[in-house]
Amino acid sequence: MRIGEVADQAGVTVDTVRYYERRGLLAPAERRPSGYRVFDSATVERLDLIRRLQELGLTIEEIRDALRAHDIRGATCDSERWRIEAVRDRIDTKISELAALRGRLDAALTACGSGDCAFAESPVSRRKTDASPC
Amino acid sequence: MRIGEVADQAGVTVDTVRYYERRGLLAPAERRPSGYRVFDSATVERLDLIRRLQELGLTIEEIRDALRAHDIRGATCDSERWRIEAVRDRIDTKISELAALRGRLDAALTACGSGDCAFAESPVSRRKTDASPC
DNA sequence: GTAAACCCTGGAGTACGGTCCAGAGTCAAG
DNA sequence: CTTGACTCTGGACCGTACTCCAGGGTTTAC
Repeated sequence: MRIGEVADQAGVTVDTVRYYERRGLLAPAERRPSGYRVFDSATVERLDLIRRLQELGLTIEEIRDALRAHDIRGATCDSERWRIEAVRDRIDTKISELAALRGRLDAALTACGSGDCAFAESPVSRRKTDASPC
Repeated sequence: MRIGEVADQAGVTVDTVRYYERRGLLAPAERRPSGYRVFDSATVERLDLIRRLQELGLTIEEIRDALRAHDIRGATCDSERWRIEAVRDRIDTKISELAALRGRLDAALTACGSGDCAFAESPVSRRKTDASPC
């Protein structure tokens, strides 16, 4: 298979396949004498696996590390579980941050209703500057 | 005031002040004959306002637009409320996405416990390829 | 044999909000 | 008058995951 076919079957672009190779997610492909890369169907499955790990929120680098562990076969479910847990913790942190931001936005909207607009100058100076649109 | 002082008082770097000027959050500063920018204390307040709008999750571009509305004085609390609501909707969308991702991660961890590891090849091929670490 | 479709490389560009740099000029204190 | 701290500009750089490009060479079908 050439790069276009493997990309089509995996539902990615040829640029993405080359990018993954550069980033170490795919081993350097074999080449024809012309320089064309040659792939087999295992690469399609590997691209599928990459996609699934991406959908779990792993970064390219994390996927690369996970795939390396996968390739060298020391990996078991227990030994790799922490990778998923690390992503989960990161997501939890991000959700907490966004929830806090969400709370601030609600507070701002409430304040807006009571004339204490977010677009006003700072509370202390507002009285004297009179620069607020509210 | 020169740029260093205004930056210090607002708690940002001089680079940031120049960046905001370039992006249109601050009007082009007046200059001394030497080319040095000259600011007054209103700029410190404006930088404070920018910081508060950033803490509400507005992008630089949104802040620029909000400040323009603020500057030309057509702006009222009611007329600007939608800007905050737009940010809130964006945050809500992002939270939903992350919550869905969180669900997938939990499912992956559960599956991991029952031998259906995320690092396995695709379900269909897993049986024959035997490439899973699990 | 020729045209279309494919592939190669290296490098630049995208969005975001700055940060950092070189090389030059300016200002204030002693 | 010198020294050190400050400022100016234009442009490169950070991380992320690609995407796109020019300017070549290759393969395949007809």
